[in-house]
Amino acid sequence: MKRNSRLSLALHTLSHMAGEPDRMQTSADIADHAGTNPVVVRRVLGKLREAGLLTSEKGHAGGWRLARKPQDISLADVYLALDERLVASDEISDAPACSVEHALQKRVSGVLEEIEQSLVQKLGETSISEVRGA
Amino acid sequence: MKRNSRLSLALHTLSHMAGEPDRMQTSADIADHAGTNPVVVRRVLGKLREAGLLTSEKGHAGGWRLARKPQDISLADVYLALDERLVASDEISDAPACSVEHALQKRVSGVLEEIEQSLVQKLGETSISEVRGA
DNA sequence: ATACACGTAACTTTTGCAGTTGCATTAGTC
DNA sequence: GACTAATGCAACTGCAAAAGTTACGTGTAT
Ligand code: FES
Ligand code: FES
Repeated sequence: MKRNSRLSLALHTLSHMAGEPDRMQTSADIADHAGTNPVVVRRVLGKLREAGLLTSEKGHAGGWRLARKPQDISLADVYLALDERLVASDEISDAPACSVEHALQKRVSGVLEEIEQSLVQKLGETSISEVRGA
Repeated sequence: MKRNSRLSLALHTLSHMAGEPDRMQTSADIADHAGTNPVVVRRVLGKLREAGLLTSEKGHAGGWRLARKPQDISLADVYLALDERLVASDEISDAPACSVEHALQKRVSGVLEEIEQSLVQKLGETSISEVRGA
């Protein structure tokens, strides 16, 4: 796979599921279709389950299914579920050292934080069902 | 060093220089202060020189100096000089494959591109001299 | 001539992440 | 109850990008 792999995988898979919401899919199916490994799929989809976007069932005839209607799942939901933080720098626990350095970090972090918010908002404007057609 | 190291290093160094714009600093001085290696410093500052933010001089008594007044160097200038692209996904040359996948990529890339623009704009609102005091 | 500093290429080390393997657990099917 | 098929999870391997390092050539002031 490549860059932004987790988000890509998640969105791709959800798009599929949005097509046939009632079909149960196994991680092996998904991995095969996405050209990756079942365990990787479970890792990523596991996060989506924690966020309440998917449900999984163990055992024979188990697998994965959407937990909500496709139109009720936004791109922001997916993004946040993966806690990727494409933008924000994750709280560098660096020695505060000098005040100049500190002010600088704070300023940049502030801007990044605003941008992150703005990104989430924009992503929230599209649901995974909308993307299929567009 | 840590994450976002190039940008951090660049901003930190420029902040210093904004304090005493006329003092010539060697890459060894800077590396020492920033806790890194002279070659790394030259690599990063080299990009800033290409962008016209700094000048360097070889030989005895050589080193680095600001090419403009501190108040004429914005955070965006630094960010762009390093062509880091914190946000935008660099044109994945993936097999277009299915139309759903393609539409998805396009949608996400579009949002990311907007966000990137917005980031640059926000960074453009602050100069490196402003940060020192704030 | 010498010492000092940049410029650059090549190499090594570190690090994060995808990929893999293995096994315990759970749930249908016979 | 035995068997099969699926998730859940932990540990390990492999790889690629970035930092760090070493080495050497070039230019410049003394
Ligand atoms: S550590 Fe304070 S400015 Fe460099
Ligand atoms: S490749 Fe999966 S949706 Fe087209």
